[in-house]
Amino acid sequence: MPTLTAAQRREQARVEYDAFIKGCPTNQLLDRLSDKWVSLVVAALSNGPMRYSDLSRKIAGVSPKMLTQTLRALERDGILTRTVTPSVPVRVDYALTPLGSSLAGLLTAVKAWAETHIEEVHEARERYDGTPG
Amino acid sequence: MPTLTAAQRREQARVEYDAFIKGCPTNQLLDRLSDKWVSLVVAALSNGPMRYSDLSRKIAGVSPKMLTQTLRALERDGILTRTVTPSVPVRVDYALTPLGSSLAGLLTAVKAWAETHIEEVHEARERYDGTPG
DNA sequence: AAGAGCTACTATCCATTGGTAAGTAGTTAC
DNA sequence: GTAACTACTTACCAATGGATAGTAGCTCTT
Repeated sequence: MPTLTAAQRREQARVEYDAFIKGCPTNQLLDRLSDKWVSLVVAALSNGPMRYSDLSRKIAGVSPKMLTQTLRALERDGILTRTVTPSVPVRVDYALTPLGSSLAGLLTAVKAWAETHIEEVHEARERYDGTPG
Repeated sequence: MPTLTAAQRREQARVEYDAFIKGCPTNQLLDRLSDKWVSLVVAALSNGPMRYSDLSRKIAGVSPKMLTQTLRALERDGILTRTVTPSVPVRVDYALTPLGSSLAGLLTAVKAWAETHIEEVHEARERYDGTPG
């Protein structure tokens, strides 16, 4: 019988770990999450499960190597599930786990921020590049 | 006299751009934001301005090269400001702009997610690695 | 029945990136 | 005079990431 609820244990974990510290496991996890392909894969799956070929079409520019690598890493981390249907040809579906869904909201927010504020960033770059010195 | 408010223009921008598409400027911006050092620098500055040496102490493990590189890129993108005080020795302060502050909430949320859910990720990894085949 | 095409990858090569470590400049404290 | 503080810059090398090509098993076309 646990003395703490799951929520309490998570809160305690957040206090004990500090992603600012090198070597802290959360530092490595943040590194994993801070990846363009991770953001795009998780954002793509937030609307529902997708097949490998669907993902490679949706995420324009991802190579099969990086897509597989990203999917395997996220599967290992419990963020998504990989389901093989032995039809002909074989069919592989990827879907977010509840853990993955809790992350998806955050990563899609970052993606949406980029899409919303890109013009402001462009203006800032022009100001910066135009400044002599 | 603009026919659209700033908020309307931002919303339109979000619809016109799609970070899933390679070559789209937002795809490159997402790549920039999806960086461990960017997350940590922006999270560190979300509590107020910091000096270069403060940041390098707070963000354990960052090399001067990567810290300067990250700070310069974020300054160019209008996410933070760099203020030199010609004291002796010289003092350089970094602070988030309003644009940077709007991003900070999102990136600190991702950092907090990593700190909160690290144990679940570890358990998932053990399950995955323990599974034969 | 020969060849193209579909699926989901795997493998190889090379340019770019990122990390490590050392160097720089200007001043001050000991 | 030399060690220390500030905020960097530079050089080097290993690792990562991206482009491209190959694989396996089956089906559909001609």
